[in-house]
Amino acid sequence: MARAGLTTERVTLAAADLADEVGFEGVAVSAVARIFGVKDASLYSHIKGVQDLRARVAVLALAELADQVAAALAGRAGKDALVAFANAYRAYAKEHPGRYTATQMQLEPEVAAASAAGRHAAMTRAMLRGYDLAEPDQTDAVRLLHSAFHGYVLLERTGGFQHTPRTADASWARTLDALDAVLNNWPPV
Amino acid sequence: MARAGLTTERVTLAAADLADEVGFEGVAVSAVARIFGVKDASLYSHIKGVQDLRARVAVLALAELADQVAAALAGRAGKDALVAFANAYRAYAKEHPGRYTATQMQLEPEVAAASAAGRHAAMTRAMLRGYDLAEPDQTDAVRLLHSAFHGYVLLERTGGFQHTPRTADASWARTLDALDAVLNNWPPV
DNA sequence: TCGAAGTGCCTAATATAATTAGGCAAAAGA
DNA sequence: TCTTTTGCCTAATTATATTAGGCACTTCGA
Repeated sequence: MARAGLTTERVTLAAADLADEVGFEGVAVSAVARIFGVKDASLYSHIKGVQDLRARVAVLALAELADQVAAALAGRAGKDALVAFANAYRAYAKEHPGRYTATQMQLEPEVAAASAAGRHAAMTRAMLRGYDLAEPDQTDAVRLLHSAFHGYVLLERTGGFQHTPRTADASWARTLDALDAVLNNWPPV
Repeated sequence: MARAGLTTERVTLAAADLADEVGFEGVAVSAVARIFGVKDASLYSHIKGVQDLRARVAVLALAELADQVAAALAGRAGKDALVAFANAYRAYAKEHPGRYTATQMQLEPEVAAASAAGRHAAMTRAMLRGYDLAEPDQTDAVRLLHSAFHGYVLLERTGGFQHTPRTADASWARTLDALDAVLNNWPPV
């Protein structure tokens, strides 16, 4: 029999693609094994189990997302950077729904620390350099931005914005205007 | 044999409590059956299946959340109302992690329409009356607020805020200050 | 080039979960 | 009391996760 050529990376990648196709809940050991034309048990030499497989997809997605955002951010500053960051973030979530869902996983502390999660915060801070914010306001602003982006993307997906004629794109643009405005005019304590 | 006295409501409530205890993924027909000391198959007279059970938990949670927020909002206006709304929202998410997760479910259109999801938007609009926003800015503001609250609560839960000494509570308070500021100073087109 | 070691995928077995079909007994109504 | 309905059960099927142990292919040293 020809070997399937399984690797932890290849398995993870297949799982990530599967997640984007059928949703993150659909990421099962058996489903991935089916893709490779291999028995379920064969995957256990490469991954510890479903939880491990899913966590790997999460780590992959976090890294990809950080890459996309970093690329979009290159050479921009101020509102330009804010918009680029936000659009790259939202675009990734739309193109890779399953992967994006994976990023919501509760990762083990060590795994999370080793992941690209830290890069997000660093990039957001870099982006904020165009605004005049000292600590701890900067940290608070990072959290507000991240929350707004994350929340928007999720609500848009679950259809929370469908009961009004206003398009999600239009509100998104204005939301970025609003966030830019607060960053330029951060309330004093 | 004494009957367990199963009811769709009782089953849903048990599932909701279970969700808060072990997480929404842990809501299984078998687990709920175990709670009632009943066979799995017995639950199928009351619910259509796991998906149906989970959707019911989602609808319950949406209603409870709307109630909590409505109560907190009563008699308040302006920033006072904003803070009350936000705190009630976040408190519910913290006290009922499983139920809150359930609210993220993709509900069938008809179910979603019949649920309390609409009440949220209505309440948010009511809260915004203290600010001077015309359409479509009002809709955009509702979306920003909802996104920020939802995103904040989720990121806080997955531990996204743990890499900095700044507490989640402190940033939350400042985030509300910032949101109040934008609402008072919504950027012109 | 041959043989030892390691690796890759398989078979087999077990446990948990979801779901359907059909049955018996308890509760409710005439 | 008799009948109907309803509630929970048994039994069977299917899918998934996971572990243990085996055989064959690959690779690498001698």
